[in-house]
Amino acid sequence: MKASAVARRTSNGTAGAKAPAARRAPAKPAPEGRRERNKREKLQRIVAAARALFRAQGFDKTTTQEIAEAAGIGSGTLFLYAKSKEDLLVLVFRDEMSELIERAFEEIPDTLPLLEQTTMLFDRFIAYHRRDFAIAQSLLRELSFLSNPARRDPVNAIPNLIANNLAPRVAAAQARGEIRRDLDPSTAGHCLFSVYYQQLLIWAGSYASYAQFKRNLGKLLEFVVEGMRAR
Amino acid sequence: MKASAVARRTSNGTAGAKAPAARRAPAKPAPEGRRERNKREKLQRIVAAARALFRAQGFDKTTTQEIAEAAGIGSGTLFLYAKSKEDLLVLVFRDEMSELIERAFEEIPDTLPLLEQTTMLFDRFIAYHRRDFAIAQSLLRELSFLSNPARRDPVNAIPNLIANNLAPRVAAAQARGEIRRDLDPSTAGHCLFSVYYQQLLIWAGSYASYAQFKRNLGKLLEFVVEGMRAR
DNA sequence: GTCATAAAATGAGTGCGCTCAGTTTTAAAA
DNA sequence: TTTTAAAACTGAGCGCACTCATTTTATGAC
Repeated sequence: MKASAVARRTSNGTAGAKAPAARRAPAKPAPEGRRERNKREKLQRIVAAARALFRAQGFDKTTTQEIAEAAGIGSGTLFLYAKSKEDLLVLVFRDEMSELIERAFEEIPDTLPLLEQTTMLFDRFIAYHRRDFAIAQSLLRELSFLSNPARRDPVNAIPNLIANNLAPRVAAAQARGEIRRDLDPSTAGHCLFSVYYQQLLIWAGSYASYAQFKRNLGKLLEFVVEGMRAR
Repeated sequence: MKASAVARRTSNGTAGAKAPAARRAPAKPAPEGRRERNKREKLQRIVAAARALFRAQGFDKTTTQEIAEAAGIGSGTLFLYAKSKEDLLVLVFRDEMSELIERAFEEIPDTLPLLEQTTMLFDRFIAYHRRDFAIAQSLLRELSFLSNPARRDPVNAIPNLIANNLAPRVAAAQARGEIRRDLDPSTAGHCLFSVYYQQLLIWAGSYASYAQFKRNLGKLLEFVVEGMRAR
């Protein structure tokens, strides 16, 4: 994660040249000293502890002290691994969600009609969030709007991951003549995602009924895809 | 606001009947005792103080103590008028935004092509947020996702206000044959708004460039309206 | 006016997220 | 091994949002 080998090109060019460095660490395959391992293990314990506590008693009611204690570290150490409590939440659930997204895209065949694909896809995400609604609320709050610029990259990754994975599906639908061809697939992907995400936010934020949410989303998607249809 | 007259039906039915009460307050047009006036004035001072401070030094850097002091009240009194600091933010800017929305809809003629109308509309909102970007960030965060159920009503009112005002514009466009008629105007309104709002969130949340944001939004809207076009 | 009661205001206190000056641990140099 | 330097860790302490037992103020009855 630290990108310890920034540039491994043979042409050792302009960058501040440390000639002897090249001799010192030439053939070390996987050093992983005590430092590295401790850090890795500590991070694992932190994530595990935070996940368990967030799941058990919710985000708000869990204190950072509790998490630190459960992970067996000092209360201040926690903030060396996550810049804030919210960061920790994202840290805990990002991998889980990325995996969910990737698996969903793998399992849904891109030969289905586009509307069916998107419906199946979003249904899976919704089911995931519904399994732990309280966490989903906290999580979506952080995912949808982060004040800290440092946090934006990993986080916007999730919306982008979905939207970008949608693009080739749109392209495929265009190729088989289902969708208008004068349409940028990436834009279309973002559009579909926007509609889903906005409804999701409304649902999670306003305690709207699940049935209503599904109905609204269904109508919106149907309409958008219909608008994209080749004629 | 307090709904002091819960049920004024002539049939004084099951509810705990207070017969003499009917005689006491029969013909009082606008009493407004000292209590009422004090409360009203205090609320005004709070809102004014909070607005000034938020504008001057931002949401995060303004403490509730400062606001209370500037409004000439005790620090605890503030929380009798707003349940939280975030609530206060919404309280301060909701009216301003509602007015902005209403004026925009008044001034944009509904005879223009739908795409032009929506573009003009969203441009105004964007200009408003851009005038005070830091406030917009805090505000959107609260508007887009509120954990407190008690807050949802006044807040969802803003997205709903926009989406609902869009619906008749869509209907008019249908009437003049610009937009497909097999399309629920309300759904279409929500769809247009979703696209705008999602892009706005991405912009405000991720510090994306303004130009990029405008371009993306423009493309998305163009595409969505094109999808709605009657053929 | 006095009294009784309910509404409103108050600010010291509480809890929690986060910081940072000081300490400990690891790794490399001598 | 000892020395040195840097990286990692720690927890007392700070600032701030929010609470609540107590006090102040307004209102109607007499």
